[in-house]
Amino acid sequence: MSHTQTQPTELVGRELILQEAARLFTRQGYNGISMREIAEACQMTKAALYYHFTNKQDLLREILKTYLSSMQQQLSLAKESSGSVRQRIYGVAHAIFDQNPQQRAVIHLIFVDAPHLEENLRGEIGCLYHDQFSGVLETILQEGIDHNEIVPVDPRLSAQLLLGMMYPFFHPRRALTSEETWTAVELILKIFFEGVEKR
Amino acid sequence: MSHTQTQPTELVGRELILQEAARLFTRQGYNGISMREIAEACQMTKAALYYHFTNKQDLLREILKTYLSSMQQQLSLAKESSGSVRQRIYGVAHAIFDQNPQQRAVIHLIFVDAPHLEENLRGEIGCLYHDQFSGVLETILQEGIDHNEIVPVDPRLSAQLLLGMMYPFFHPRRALTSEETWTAVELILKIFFEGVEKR
DNA sequence: CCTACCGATCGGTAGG
DNA sequence: CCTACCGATCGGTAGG
Repeated sequence: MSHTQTQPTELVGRELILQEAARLFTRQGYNGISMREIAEACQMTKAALYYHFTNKQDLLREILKTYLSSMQQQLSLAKESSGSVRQRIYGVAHAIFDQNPQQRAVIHLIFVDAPHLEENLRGEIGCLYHDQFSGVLETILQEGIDHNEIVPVDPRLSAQLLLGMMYPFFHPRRALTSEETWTAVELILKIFFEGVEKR
Repeated sequence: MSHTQTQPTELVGRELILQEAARLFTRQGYNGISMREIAEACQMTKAALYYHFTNKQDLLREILKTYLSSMQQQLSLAKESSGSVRQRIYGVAHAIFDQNPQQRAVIHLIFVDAPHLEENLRGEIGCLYHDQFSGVLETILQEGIDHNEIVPVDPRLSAQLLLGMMYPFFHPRRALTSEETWTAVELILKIFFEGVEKR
């Protein structure tokens, strides 16, 4: 019997390291996890980690780049879809929150740990984050302004605020049910588009 | 000539440690800063730190407790003031953003570093944060619902979302001007109360 | 508050 | 020459 379909738990080598390191970094922070702990989680030696990755920062970089690259594909689908701005932003929310919480938590790493990295890597991640993630949101919002669907706000700033409301739900610590998560997402989009004030 | 008014740069002992540790923790993260680095910033030995604080976690705890205690006083003034919900929430925003960026950054520590602390301390900080900070916002929002000023939303969740929008502006890295900060705060409150959708 | 240290662990690398 | 690691240890630093 041959298993042609690899289960997530059956990952080996480089892919296993990326998965386990992402899991540990999101739980304890980049500086709160040692290469030894990552190696133990992978049931490898520390040296095996350094065979696959130059150093600890390189490991984090690859986690973030891999994630952002896959997110861009999902987000682009939402961006190119037909429908109102609100519907397309809803598509973006689906691209983010249909992922399992562990994948989604990688965004949290970008918010929390990237700022503490050395200048070069921080800049590199910042560019990727904008090009492949927040920039997609900004483009949709700009189109909404151009088509007179939303009021003329700064797209960059308002994209940042929209993502800011989602930020707490990127962290996997307080494991919410799917229902709780979507209740929150619905309220986020309601507030972003309508606000809470009685009219 | 006697200087009865102490400048912030003239702090000594415990107060100096609290200030320098807060500054370093907010820049590099709790796990990214060593006790040795804090000692050097204070021009003390490491042992002097352990004279004033039990250990590294205790030092962080005292930073957060001191901050939350002073914030509660400010926030309570906003809560008890007369005016609409929107005006009182505006007062809360003033209490937060009239502080200098370094003080404000302590909230960032609560968001980013408290989750990685051990269970006991995390719970203690979480309770203080809710009692003295987010809970004040929730109360104001609940009153707004009771007085039919805003639509019936979950006060806890919506307070979290409002603070989520402010979150990026708690971090002192990208030092914004006061004007940029208030442009952002105005947009945050506009979105929270009115949304961005054309009507 | 300092000098003088500790057990252990850090990120990273050697030859095979 | 390669990929995919191993056991052991490097020079320094962590919190206490």
